[in-house]
Amino acid sequence: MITKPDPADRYLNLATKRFSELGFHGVSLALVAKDAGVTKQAVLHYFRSKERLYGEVLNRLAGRLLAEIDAIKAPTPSARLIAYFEAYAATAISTPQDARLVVRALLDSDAQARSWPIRPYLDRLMDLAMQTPRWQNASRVEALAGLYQLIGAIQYFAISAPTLSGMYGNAIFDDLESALSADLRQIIQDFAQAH
Amino acid sequence: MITKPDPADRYLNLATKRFSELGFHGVSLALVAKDAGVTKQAVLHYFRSKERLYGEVLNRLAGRLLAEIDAIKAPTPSARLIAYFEAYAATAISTPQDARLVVRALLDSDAQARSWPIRPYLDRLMDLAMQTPRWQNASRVEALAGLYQLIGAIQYFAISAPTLSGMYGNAIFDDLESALSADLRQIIQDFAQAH
DNA sequence: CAGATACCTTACCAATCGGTAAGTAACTTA
DNA sequence: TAAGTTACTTACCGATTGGTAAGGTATCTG
Repeated sequence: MITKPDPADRYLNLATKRFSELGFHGVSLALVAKDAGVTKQAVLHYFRSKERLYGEVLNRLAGRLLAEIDAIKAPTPSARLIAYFEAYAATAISTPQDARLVVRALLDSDAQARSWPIRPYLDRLMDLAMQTPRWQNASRVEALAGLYQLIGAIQYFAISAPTLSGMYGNAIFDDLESALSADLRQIIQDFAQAH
Repeated sequence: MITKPDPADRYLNLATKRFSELGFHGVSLALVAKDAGVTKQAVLHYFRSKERLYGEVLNRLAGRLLAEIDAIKAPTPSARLIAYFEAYAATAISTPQDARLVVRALLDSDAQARSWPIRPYLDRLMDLAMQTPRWQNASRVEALAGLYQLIGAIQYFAISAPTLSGMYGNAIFDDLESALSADLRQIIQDFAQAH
């Protein structure tokens, strides 16, 4: 049985794709509506303004980020961190939609005072890190600093992929991607395990 | 003697600030003009379109990035890389305008097919890296992968600063910044020196 | 002093922006 | 079958968008 597709959900997914590509200011309600094959009033019917639509996109993003952590099953916190980050790096690089959305939200954060939905995600990862032998005697701030290097390196490469492949060509880009992926695996190991 | 301030230059600086804050789509010609205390036609007089204005902003950015590398004087390529990246990390975190501009340009790169002006910068850094004992027997792609982790970690933290200080408060943010700066110094050392 | 150049303004334009109001067609439920 | 409810559409709005055209004024140059 095919579950009836919720129109609001469909618009939200299309809006997520567009906001990721073009940013808040680059997307118009008419564009999202055109993607959906409806008028913009159909979209406004569910989300009363563009701001609310974007807010809901970010809320869903926050939910996905948390869910991706919780989906990882591994015996120890270290193993969970390693498994999570390896999965995260792979998906961020191959399908950078969410990574782009996160970075765009970071860039636009001080423009409008939006309630920032990435905090639970960072806090969850910090909790996990604090349970590992490597970090349990360190401060949360030190763990966050370590986390941030890792996330930063992954996200930055993820959002750079189109530029890099355009600049250097697909062949070189593929080599770069595998070289960087190998490096990232090493950094992830270093982060999650005692040294 | 005070050199006569070039109006075009002044508009360009104001536009750079705004594009960094709000992105291409978030900035209107009227806003830049308002910042300068003129009408938008004054701005259009020098840059015939918003696209060209933004293009010139990116060109200047590319020039600054290169100039900052060349401004570093140190006896060896390793020392130059270390000195450059330490200076770069400090300025990117304290005054993230250019970092934000780079990241915004990366995000928007596939939307419009713009000639990408960061390539000379990356190539220059790669040339420098290849002259160090650490990388001289490695491939350029491997060096680029290493570079990209470093740049990514720095830039990502730089653009996150407002969000992080807003989320965790200034006191914790200051601790985070010093912890991360210390980590970055270590990563920079590891990148530029044999291990 | 005549003319050119630099620098900017007013006036205007079609297109698009986010958003309101009102109505319609189809389906669901009492 | 009457009354909602769902999921839209058409019509419209004032404001803003990037951009064109034409002109004005001050300064510099021959």
